Amino acid sequence: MKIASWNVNSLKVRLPQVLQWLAEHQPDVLGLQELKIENKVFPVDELLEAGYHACFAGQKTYNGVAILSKNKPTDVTIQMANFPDEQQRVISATINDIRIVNVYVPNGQSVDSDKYQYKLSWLSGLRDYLKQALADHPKLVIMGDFNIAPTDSDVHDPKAWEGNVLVSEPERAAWTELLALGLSDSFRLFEQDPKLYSWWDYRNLGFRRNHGLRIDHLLVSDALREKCVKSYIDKAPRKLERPSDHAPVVCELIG
DNA sequence: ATGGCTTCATAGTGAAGA
Repeated sequence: MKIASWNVNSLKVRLPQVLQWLAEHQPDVLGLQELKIENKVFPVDELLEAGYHACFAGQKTYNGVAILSKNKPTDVTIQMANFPDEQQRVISATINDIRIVNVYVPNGQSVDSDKYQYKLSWLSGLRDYLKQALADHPKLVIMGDFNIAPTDSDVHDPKAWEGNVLVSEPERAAWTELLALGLSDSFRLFEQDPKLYSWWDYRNLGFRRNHGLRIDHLLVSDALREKCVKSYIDKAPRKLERPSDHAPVVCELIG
């Protein structure tokens, strides 16, 4: 089972690339973040044509998440019941007997902003949400744009980023709390080359210089850890004309 | 190097992303 996550930074703009990627890689599940579209214009028909069901929680201008899957999703829920939020950042569904949680964690803007406090509260809500979800569904994958680079090896220039939003100690502590629920960063279950990232700034030749961060993740529950056989980042779409600033991240499960 | 790009928004002197 191939499971992937991709922050597309506008599904309206990126739909052709998403369809192309689905055709090439044939994932069983693809979680999308930053749709930036309302539900009424979600491209249901184009995706069905491509062989994918979709469940989604969009909104105007910002945010928005979706789960695409070859098999029909069941028990779809949007939002976190324990954390009321006007922003559409969470969607969960069961596919092939695995609970999929897809999130777009708040960016936080800067450590001294209100948005940073919202991010930390949100992550606390996510921890509680996942604790319950894991109790209900031992076989669980949580994926998405976490907007956290877990360690300095996930940062192109740790010195320059030190203390900054996306790498700050409280954010990393929140990340560690998520793992403590019984989740593993699938990427780090395997030997990986150094300097692999999932996001690069549009500005200042960020991608060409590999000035990136690894902030998009797929976490597998303890019950699935032994079944995870591969985890990687596909940089190819980042090289296309008019790319998202994020690359898709992928993990593969057997059985 | 506090900008550099891209998106959606509106028509800003923009806001937000990461």
